[in-house]
Amino acid sequence: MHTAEELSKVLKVLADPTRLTMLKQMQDGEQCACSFVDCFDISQPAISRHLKMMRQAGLLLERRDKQWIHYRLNEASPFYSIVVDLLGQVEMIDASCDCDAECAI
Amino acid sequence: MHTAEELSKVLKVLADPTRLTMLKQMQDGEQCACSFVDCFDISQPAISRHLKMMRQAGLLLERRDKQWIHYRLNEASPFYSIVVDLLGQVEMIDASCDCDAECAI
DNA sequence: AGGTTATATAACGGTTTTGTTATACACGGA
DNA sequence: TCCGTGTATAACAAAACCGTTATATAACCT
Repeated sequence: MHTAEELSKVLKVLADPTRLTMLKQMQDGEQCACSFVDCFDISQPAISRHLKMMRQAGLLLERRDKQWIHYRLNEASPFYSIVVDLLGQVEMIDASCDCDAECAI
Repeated sequence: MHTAEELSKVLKVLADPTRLTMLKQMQDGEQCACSFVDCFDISQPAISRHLKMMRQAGLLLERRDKQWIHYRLNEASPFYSIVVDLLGQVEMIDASCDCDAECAI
């Protein structure tokens, strides 16, 4: 149970097609930040800021491996079930564009 | 099932504490616009624009009765179940401030 | 018709969002 | 230590958001 203020803050984070798609991809497992840079037609700094916003909202966890940073959904977030429910309503367009095997932007 | 673009547009409409609270109140039944003006510490034009935004997103239906306009949730909206689910996560703060019996701003 | 009430629209301003480019930081390898 | 790769931050600009006040429109009532 959340206040309207709390929920609206999280919804603001979710209310972006790029971020929704990123989250959807993370449902398939951990994603390297560089894979997002590959996937979307926006700059690397833009991707970085989308990730930061979701991290600050408590929706993501990160794991550093050498120079790569891998992001995943934070299942302990109080909003995790809401995120999962919403992502269940999202259809994926371009299926896969991960570069996890060999990260090289 | 919706595209990320479609869903993000609706989430943008939902991502506001005033609008979330208005929607929550409409779950209790039709609400006269003037009751919202009573409830919130924002101007009447601001209320009017919030309502317009939700109407344009297909989330609301309106019914005119004399000079009063009553708004209610649009159960036929493709996003209705999402709205209901989200509202289920919202706790109401100030219980009731309706003026439906005698509308007089 | 004229006045009152309810709602909507117009015009404006401050803040937030979201992209960009340029630059800094972190890490690994020759 | 220097260079390349991956990621983050800074500074900026355009657009959207959300409030305000002023004004218009719609409906009711005498």
